[in-house]
Amino acid sequence: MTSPVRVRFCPSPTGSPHVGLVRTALFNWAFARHHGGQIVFRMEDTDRERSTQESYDAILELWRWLGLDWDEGIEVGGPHGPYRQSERGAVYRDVLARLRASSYTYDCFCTTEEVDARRKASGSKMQGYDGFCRDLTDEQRAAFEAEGRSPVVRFRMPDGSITWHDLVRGDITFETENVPDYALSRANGDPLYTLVNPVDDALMQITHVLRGEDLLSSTPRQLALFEALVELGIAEQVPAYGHLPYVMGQGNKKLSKRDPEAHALAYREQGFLPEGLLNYLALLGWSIAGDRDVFSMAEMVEAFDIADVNPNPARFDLKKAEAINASQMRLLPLDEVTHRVLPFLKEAGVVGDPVSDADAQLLELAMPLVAERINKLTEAATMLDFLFVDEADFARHEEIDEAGRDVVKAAHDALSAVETWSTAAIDEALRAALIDGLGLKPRVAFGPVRIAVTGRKVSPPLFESMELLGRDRSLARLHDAMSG
RNA sequence: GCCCCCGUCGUCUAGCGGCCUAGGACGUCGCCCUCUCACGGCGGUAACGCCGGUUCAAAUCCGGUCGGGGGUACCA
Repeated sequence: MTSPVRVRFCPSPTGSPHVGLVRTALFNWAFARHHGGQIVFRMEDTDRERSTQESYDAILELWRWLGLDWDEGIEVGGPHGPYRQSERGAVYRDVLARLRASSYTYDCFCTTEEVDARRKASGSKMQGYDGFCRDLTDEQRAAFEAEGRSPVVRFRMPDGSITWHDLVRGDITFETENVPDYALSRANGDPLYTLVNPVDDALMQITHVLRGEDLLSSTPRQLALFEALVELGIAEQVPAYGHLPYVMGQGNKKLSKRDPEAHALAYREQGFLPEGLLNYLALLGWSIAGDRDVFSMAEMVEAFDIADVNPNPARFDLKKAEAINASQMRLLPLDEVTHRVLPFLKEAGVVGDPVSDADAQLLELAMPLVAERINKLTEAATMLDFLFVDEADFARHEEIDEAGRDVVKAAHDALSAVETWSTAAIDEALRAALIDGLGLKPRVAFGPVRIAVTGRKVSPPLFESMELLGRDRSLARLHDAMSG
């Protein structure tokens, strides 16, 4: 009988949330949901210097936007709280005391400088702690204490080797002689990540730890600690580990927080859909099938198998992310696209907030023209502003040359005679006057007209746009453009 | 230095011994559609790092090598 799956999100609220963090969360989420398991959300804010409320809030906002829900933890509570490590000091002190009373750890009085000096003197190639304080006598301890030194609590790595079956990489073995004893707490008593992360996983009964590749080499330490926690009755079981590949930026470097592409919330601002971002991120290390890369999260949950995750580092490709986002956009019903576009139109000042009834109606008519041709929600604003702008504020963003002005005049004259202002009638009148009458190529004919009416070279379909704009405004803009 | 991870088109990947003269997607190039853009359609480009071994048969298994990455903290 296997125990129910329990995974965790455990971000540190330092800085703007990174797409790699989101990818890790997504895989945890998909894994848990696939297995009908639970997700615990805990905030690892032990680093007082770097943790900020802004970052904390940004992470929660991001998770909600993406729809990565959780069952226990931050904001929802649960039986293993509190879920902010900054509020769990008593828990760590207690565990540390029990560890310290056992032989799994020892007090270490060395300073970093002393360890370095010894290594230099001995010519040793080992980089970590040298085990100097492993077997201190009571007298030696007393002597150090008499000097006013306070110890860090150091974990005593066992002899032999440590092997685990990594969920994404298979069996991995470390000889513990290559894994130096490590500190669990600072000399001032503050617990370190090396302690709090495994301890919380233990107390929160996490069964599967899916995390970044950067933590792979600390796994032997955590496994050894976990064995001790199990022995001491603090942990029930040792979780399974899986190490997810890096998300890289340009070149061969990990996508760093300094890269603009790294900031997950920036994608929302750019007009990405959560469906699009998630779908793209899922592709970084996983695929649903050999001939398919657009899918819903429900489909991902259904198909996700951690063993299928590719261990190779993946480069973040903005172009492909946008293409996937565009595909997801096309999957949405029109009124949903409208709904999602609206905040961006308000933000850009294209429509008011709240939207007037007239604008809402116009938008409903205009959206069919733009929904199919935008890849990101932000693009709707530049495509639609000509329709909503006050006439006095209408501006042409492109030049119309001399020849173009003649075309515009011909268009104006032809359109003035149109009886019913409809797309078909406009189409007919313009073609008769410009293509047949002036013998122009369509491209040459409609380009200047488009600029006159919409202000841009790129716009929704011209005739439909003019119908929506209305006869008076269309003719007025054409007239205005005739004189340059 | 030592330890660990990784190695298929430019990029993300499919492939888990024969279906591979290696498939899809993004990108890119050409063409078609076309009032712009976008969509859509068609076609092209382009990869198993290298060397050995196992096998009737290897992108797939093993070893080595080269290359890339990470770790080696009283950071997380």
